[in-house]
Amino acid sequence: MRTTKQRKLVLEIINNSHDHLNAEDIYYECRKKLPNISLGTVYRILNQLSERQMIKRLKFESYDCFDSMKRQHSHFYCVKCHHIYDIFDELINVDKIKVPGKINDYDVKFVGTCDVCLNKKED
Amino acid sequence: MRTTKQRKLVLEIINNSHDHLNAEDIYYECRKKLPNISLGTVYRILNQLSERQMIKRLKFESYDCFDSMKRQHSHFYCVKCHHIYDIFDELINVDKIKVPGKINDYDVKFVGTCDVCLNKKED
DNA sequence: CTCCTTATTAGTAATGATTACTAAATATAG
DNA sequence: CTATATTTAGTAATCATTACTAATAAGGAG
Repeated sequence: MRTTKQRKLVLEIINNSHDHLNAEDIYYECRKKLPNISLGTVYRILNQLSERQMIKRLKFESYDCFDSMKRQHSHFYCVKCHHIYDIFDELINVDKIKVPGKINDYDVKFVGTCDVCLNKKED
Repeated sequence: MRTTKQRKLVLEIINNSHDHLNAEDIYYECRKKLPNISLGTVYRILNQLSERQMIKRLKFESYDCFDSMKRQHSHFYCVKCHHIYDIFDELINVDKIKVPGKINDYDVKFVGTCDVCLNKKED
């Protein structure tokens, strides 16, 4: 895998973001520094980086989001406001899980209604 | 929500299946009994049922799969053969998890290479 | 440093899963 | 049984993602 300015930029954007960016978000961020980068390039880089486990692909809505690999965490998705909250509690001891194979990665996702939206409803 | 033969059939198919069927799979199953059912109807019913938490929507590949609600379980996805294994160990005590809201549902997904594919590789 | 090979890119077209739309059909409350 | 609102089949449209191609650029060998 060659070091290109496009790939470095995509990785940098993901590693420096605390949000859950999708391909389009990352594309627009990229264009601030590389105005000619193409969306296809962003998609290809995202695929390469997640295959090599340099970033994490998340499936929440109709599109995929991407997270840095910095720290394992879970997610709580609010069905009302569609916000994704990071949950940093250690939930699973992966070494103890018995699966019929070798685990590369795992993902814990909670779905529900966040406190902000619950409070709105009670008005 | 009215009781229609289409909706009853979709729910029945999901509840009686041990696989992880996608919309197209369910559509073809449906057509065995209702040859005129349309794919759009299947999609609409799948959305209604999962919104009402009568079935569970799973996001693994480029398309969504659907599971019955019968028994909470996790999944192990093999990146080589794309098979989805059910994991029935209790991994998480949901009551103890602190999230900023009310949890309706959760999902634990492991990704890696299954034993079958690991053994193939070693030949 | 220069050349050469091969990966990568920008731009665009194509794909595939899902949703939107509409007139006709059907469930169910009264 | 009748009226009304929901649901349906069939089709067109949408949206995220992938495929394709000629041009560009990374980086190893000389």
